[in-house]
Amino acid sequence: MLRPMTDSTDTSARRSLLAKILRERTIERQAELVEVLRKRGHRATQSSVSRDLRELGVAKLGRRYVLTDEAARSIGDFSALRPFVTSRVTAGANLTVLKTKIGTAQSVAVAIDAAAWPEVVGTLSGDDTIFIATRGAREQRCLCERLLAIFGR
Amino acid sequence: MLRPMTDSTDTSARRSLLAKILRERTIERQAELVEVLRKRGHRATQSSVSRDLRELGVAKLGRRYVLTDEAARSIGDFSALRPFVTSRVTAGANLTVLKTKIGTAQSVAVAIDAAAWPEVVGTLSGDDTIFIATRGAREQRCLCERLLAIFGR
DNA sequence: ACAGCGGATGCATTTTTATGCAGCATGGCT
DNA sequence: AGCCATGCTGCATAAAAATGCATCCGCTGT
Repeated sequence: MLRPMTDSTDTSARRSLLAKILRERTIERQAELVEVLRKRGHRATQSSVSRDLRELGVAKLGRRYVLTDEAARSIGDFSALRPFVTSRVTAGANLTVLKTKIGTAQSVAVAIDAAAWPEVVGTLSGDDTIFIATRGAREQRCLCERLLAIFGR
Repeated sequence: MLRPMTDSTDTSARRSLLAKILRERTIERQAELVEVLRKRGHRATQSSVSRDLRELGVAKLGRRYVLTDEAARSIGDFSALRPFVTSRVTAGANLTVLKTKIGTAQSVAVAIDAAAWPEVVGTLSGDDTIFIATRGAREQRCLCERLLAIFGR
């Protein structure tokens, strides 16, 4: 029980996404988050969001919600995301594709972006797929090593 | 920032006190602050406290209110310098003079410069005197309110 | 001296948040 | 399998925070 195995799949994904949203735009109330989450395929109520924010270490400063250092850190935490990634494939020397469980791609991508690895040029994610661009073979190798170490795939 | 022009004396004092309280103990709701303030001789309602907190840059993290780095800095740093300032006098609408204990003027001036208050055009300090230039009466008033709140003079 | 401004407040209320309370699903144990 | 403990939810509701409005005050400019 090293991990909250229960329904954590959706929970973790939602929280990661929540963090990302907070970095991207100004949010002034939990109801907004519920709305945004819904648009990105997550179903949640204000109740859950309220709990998530506390769990994430998000603070409300003035009118807006802001990520704290702790929260930012949790984004870069791959441990919770590990079970989401189901496979990794390379397509040429510039593209690496990660397959994830439905609806979790965004969350994983967020963490990868946050990590800001030098070999990664950019990422693009859908519902269950993440494209990771690298400059060349050398970089791709570097990336794959990391991914393997982190996700075991 | 703090442009209490009116009876700001009390306002600023209250806000400073508010910050102090937040540094000293854990506060979970505005009603508590109202209570504590009252005990220390300040009369205020939850409405005012709500506004004060926003103004001060205080955030609510989880259940408790916490001072932002900025908030803590703006008030904390001066506390140590407070005993150095012995008096304040204005000379026209553009010049405010602070008298300090011998040899401490520089220190105080540095702090004032660092604060980078918008109403301050510039400062010049000697051994026991600090000249603070302001653009006009309004700015000077703003400045004096700050000084009064911080140094009690 | 008077009219006008802008900041600051309190009050009454509206908005937002936080939570007590089941209800479920999952994992571990006996 | 039968049970219990744990974690996560939504709902309904309590609790807390934000705000519209009317008012006051002190300062400015005429």
